[in-house]
Amino acid sequence: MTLIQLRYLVAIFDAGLNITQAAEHVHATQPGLSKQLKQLEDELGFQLFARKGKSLSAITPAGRQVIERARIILAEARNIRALAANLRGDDKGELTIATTHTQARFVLPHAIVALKQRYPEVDVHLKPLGDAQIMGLFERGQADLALISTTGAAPDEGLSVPLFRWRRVVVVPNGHRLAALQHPLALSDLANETLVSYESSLRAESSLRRAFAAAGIVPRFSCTSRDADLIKTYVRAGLGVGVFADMAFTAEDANDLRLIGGGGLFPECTTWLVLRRDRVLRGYAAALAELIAPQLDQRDLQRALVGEEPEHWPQPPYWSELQAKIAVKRA
Amino acid sequence: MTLIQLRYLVAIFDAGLNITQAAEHVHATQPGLSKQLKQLEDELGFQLFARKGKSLSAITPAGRQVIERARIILAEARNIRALAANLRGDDKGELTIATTHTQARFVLPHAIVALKQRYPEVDVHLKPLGDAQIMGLFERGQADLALISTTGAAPDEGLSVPLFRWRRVVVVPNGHRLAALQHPLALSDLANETLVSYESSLRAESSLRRAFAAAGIVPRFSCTSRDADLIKTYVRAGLGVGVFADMAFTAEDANDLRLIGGGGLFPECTTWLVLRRDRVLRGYAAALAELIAPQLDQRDLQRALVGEEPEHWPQPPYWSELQAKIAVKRA
DNA sequence: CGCGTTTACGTCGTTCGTAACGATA
DNA sequence: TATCGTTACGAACGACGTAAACGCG
Repeated sequence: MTLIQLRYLVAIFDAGLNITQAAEHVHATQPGLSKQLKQLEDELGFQLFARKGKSLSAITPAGRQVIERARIILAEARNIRALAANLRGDDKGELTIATTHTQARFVLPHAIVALKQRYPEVDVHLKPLGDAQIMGLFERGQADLALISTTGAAPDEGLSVPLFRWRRVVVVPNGHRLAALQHPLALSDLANETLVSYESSLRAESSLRRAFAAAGIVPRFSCTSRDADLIKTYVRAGLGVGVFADMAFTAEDANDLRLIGGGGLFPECTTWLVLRRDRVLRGYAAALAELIAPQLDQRDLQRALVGEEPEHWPQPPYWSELQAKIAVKRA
Repeated sequence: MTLIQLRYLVAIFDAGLNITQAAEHVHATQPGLSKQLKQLEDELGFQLFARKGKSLSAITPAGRQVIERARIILAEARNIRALAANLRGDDKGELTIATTHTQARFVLPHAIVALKQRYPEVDVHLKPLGDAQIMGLFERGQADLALISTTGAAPDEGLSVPLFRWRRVVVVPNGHRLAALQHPLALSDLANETLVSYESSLRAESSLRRAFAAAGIVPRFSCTSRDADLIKTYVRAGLGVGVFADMAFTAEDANDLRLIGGGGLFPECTTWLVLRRDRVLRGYAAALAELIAPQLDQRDLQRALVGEEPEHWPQPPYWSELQAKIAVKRA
């Protein structure tokens, strides 16, 4: 049994039992994989895959167990290499981030630009997804880190670090009758409006719905999306009152959209950086965290990952405060 | 990086940085290890060990981290091999059991004899230790399974399976004045006696001490030991009243020792089989569990380990019941 | 006949053990 | 001088890629 054999094994499995395709993934030849697989099976003394004629038709139950273990082994081998790369200051690598559209579009850009400036050799892969899918991807180990927002407690998978807090804004097109409201906006003002908001607001447990429910209102959504840009577009098109993250309301939006409230209407949200405890954090990944939320210290992050730190994080600042600081820094 | 390199690395570390000694452990030559270590360091790009002249003087912090990961990798590699050995019905291997003296001396013998009969090629290593050391050894991965007793809940490390329940007995030499007691033994009868019992009874949290404390008695121990045989010896020598596990009171002991009580005086104990969730259980290990406690099913054990089972175990029988069943079976 | 796997074979790199050398206490 | 680690070298092994054969739809 060698690391190479295990690597080939999972490659074959992940390629859907197509050895030729797997060979491309691992930059090797097809007969090479074929032979190594056979050798591994010979050594273990049983079939990892069921054969139908010459081609692989299915994985055996035992094979599945071996692959599970092999994944752990390969992950730890990667960890050792990552450890080494960090130590020798190797600034080359990849960074896969699972997050929501809003974070990817309005929070991450400046941080990633700064990251690429400092680490030109790092390739960043963004995976904008729905909330549930983010953690799914993350748990399957297909992302190095996740950025996710909650109203209350931290996500229960992995190590969660609070980055910043934010609030929802309520937005209408210029000229909308709510734009001329004389008193501060209340939830009751929205009782008869149709709303345009995030897809996640449709879920009964969403904090938005619960806030409305507490006020005795059942909100109507004329249009929902994961994409804050789309939400703004449909607000402009007159489909209703927009409710979305304050990060997504830009200076340009102020030209034709009117921010009519948000402050205390809905519970505040926290955006968390979620890391896998079983994965070594590359230096540039820690740097990204610091670029997003400068109150964090890379070394605290690394220490928390190995469990040396009490893992207690201070209440994070509001996004607007971070935004201001970053603007100052840039000037 | 290869599995061999990682194996050599931890071997060197475990041999106290003595490469020659490590080479013997892994059945290889010293120059071989030396070279592989160098190659690994070259590939990773940093020193795993600090050198003083030519010899290794200390492990670097980075080296320590690598070794941690390497241990995981090697453990999983072993798991894969164990999986394979189980599947192909390979009945050769080792079994290291961390347990108390009482279990090793009075509970395990018949089970291990039966095991060796069924699996002659399995080498059993018993590690009789104190309670705290048992779990220490187990957590360090130096034992395949632990047998440990508690009065209440299961140990919190690993997967615990209740094997049987037992009670303490109170024993005096023939002719002792307590042997002639007219009424059933009460704790108060022991108030002015010196006791001979387990070392663990000295701890303030021990269930024995707490039972005495509840009766307003502070017990005096004239002699303590982990070894029930020693306890009996000193009871015979007249050092005091013996209190120990009923498993340790044999038919032969009844010749010169008098069992004067125990039934309800002290809380009952449960003996647990503790398994590591991250370790594949060899077939013969599961068989041993079944030999000790026939109410268990090997397959339930295996399933519980992979987390498929609700992991709820029935209240185990008393040791005396098991003992009786086994006697019947043997006849 | 295309697709995918296996078998055959030659090359190259690597591991391993033996033996000699070097450093240290 | 004894102990321990490194270097040198030759033999054996193993991995890899190319090319050809085989099975299946």
